[in-house]
Amino acid sequence: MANIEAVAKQAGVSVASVSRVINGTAARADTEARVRKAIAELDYQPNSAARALKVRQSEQICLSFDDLANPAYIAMTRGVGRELSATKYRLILSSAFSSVEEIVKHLQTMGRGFADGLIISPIYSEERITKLISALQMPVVLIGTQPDGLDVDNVYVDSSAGIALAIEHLIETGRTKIGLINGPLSTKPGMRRKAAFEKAIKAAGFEFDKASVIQANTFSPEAGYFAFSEIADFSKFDAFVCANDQLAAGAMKFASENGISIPGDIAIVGIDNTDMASLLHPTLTSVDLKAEERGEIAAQLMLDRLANPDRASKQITVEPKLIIRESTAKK
Amino acid sequence: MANIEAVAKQAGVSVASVSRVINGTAARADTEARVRKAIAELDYQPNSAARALKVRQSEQICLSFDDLANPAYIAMTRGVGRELSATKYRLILSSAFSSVEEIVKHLQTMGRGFADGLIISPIYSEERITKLISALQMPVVLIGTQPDGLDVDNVYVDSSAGIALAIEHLIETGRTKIGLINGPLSTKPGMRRKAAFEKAIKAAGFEFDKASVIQANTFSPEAGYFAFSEIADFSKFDAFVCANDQLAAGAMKFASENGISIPGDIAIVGIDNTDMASLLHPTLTSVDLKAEERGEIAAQLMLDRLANPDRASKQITVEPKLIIRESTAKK
DNA sequence: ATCTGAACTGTAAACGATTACAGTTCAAGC
DNA sequence: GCTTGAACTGTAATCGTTTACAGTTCAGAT
Repeated sequence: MANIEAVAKQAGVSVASVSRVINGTAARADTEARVRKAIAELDYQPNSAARALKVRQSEQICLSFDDLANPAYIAMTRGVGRELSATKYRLILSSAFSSVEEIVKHLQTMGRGFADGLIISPIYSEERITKLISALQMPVVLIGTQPDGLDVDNVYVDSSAGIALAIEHLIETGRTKIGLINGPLSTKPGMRRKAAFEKAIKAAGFEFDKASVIQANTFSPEAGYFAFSEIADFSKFDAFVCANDQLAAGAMKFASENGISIPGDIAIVGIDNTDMASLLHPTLTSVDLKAEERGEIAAQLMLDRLANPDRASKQITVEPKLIIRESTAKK
Repeated sequence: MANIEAVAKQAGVSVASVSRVINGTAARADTEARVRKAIAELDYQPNSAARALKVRQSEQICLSFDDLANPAYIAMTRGVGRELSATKYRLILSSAFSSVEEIVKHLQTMGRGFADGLIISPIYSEERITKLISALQMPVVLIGTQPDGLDVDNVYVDSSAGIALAIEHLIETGRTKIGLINGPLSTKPGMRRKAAFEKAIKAAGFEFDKASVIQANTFSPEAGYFAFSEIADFSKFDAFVCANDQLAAGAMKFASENGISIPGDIAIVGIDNTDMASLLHPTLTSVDLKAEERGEIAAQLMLDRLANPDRASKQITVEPKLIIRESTAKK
């Protein structure tokens, strides 16, 4: 496979000239023509490893999250990918398939300089990960809450405010016995959603009952289905907030199979406003946490940081929005 | 940032010894200990660009497909990612956001040696892409049909057979007026599905009517919804095969909004058997084209090829499977 | 103590680009 | 035709590894 020297020889110029033509630096018209001709003749492609070594840039940005099965992260990936596709940067995906060990491993390899930056959206709040991030010798953009002691660019959505929106809406539409189908407490979103739920319930002047929180052990539809199937007495509830749309979809499936009417008996609110929300029957009211937009913003922050390494870190907040659909219609 | 020379100095050995310790080649116990200590003290991480340059391997595999919004490709990505996560290879995602130009651009950059292999699942059958693939100076695994004149590893699913399964099932359950909601004819899946549909209809002894094929202009739920909304007279049909689950979901949404009973009036079969199939109401009968499995196999083929560059190319075929659910229950 | 071959180690040459610096060319103005 | 400065070009050093090759160490056999 041809290298820059072969091209230089073929064109009768120096390697420096070839490099300059490739990189668009000044070159006389006939020099450029000869180089281009030689490149075409030899089917030359610059070696990116050599370039990366010399210029100390890989032109790769790594996106890391935990769950490739969760549509919210897919939307996020879409946002990042779209933003990056117009640039010279390539997107590396590092999805960790849910084990903290793997995440840590990925973060460690990260130090090896194969990426110019890391966009990370961790769901586990392990201290180890935080430490690794701060030890990372490259720009990091965090999608999620900034942990104590870390000062990096981040894009944040106040999911607590989103849950408050959901609960206010449920109360406005006449619901009084509201439950939460929560995701695993071992995850950050799981912990925050529970706390937010309790707070919002109290803020609305209701009494908070521990029994109203039902823990699912994953964020999947199956877990939502199972959670609903474990409810002994549905008369204790007239509405549920679900920690994401997938849990909501599973719960709705159980309801439809068991003659529980939605929204007649129970109103349901999902979180994430994923594509499926408008396809379910009834269509699902959901809190849009703007995953795709957060991905876009994260990519922009990263590009900006890369162009301007010394600027102060930025925190950008995205507002959640409640999208009202059929699943919360008045009884 | 520390390099191998700094480590060598700190440990009082040569750079060769450091390299050997890192790469697990023979080293005396005390040499190894000193090197490991120095690495820890200096927080040294080998530079992957330099390594890639020297060993002519990037340890990256690129996955390229057209549509990051299509759950089938996400499933495929999951398959590839899972298979790769246990190896030294990283996954680069090159989703082209639907323009042929971008795909070509991506394929061209591909030549630059930043990836050791390319797994590609193109939906456009442009000759240009075929040419580029064959010009590519790296292993390629194709997920899809092998075009004429190309001889690469590929994993193939006979979607025509899948459509035949769907139509046989519909006929068995008493449907006689079957239509197709097809995806864009500019795509390979769109073309093949139309042809397969016609063939299967004729094979079943029915007459093929051009008007029974309704073209959607994307593979999205919106397009499925729109396609159904354009049907003037639903009495001409008692079943539809949809070119993917998303189109089916959109069609079902229209049906539910307009008092068309599924499966009472119309039976629906989707394709891809994505996660949503069992969450829709009614649950959606769908032809499983095993996207995740194809992704896994593609990754295995790639790893195998990388380990064994000179072996003959392999074609692996995956069998489609019809998953029967409520949307095709007998009237 | 010496020999021998195995096991280890160090030196230095790559890999393929970029770029500082010095040298060359060239057009314009006299 | 000469001068001058701008515009271009070439030489060679450099990025951080790996690895062939030659040299050294070492344990065991004599």
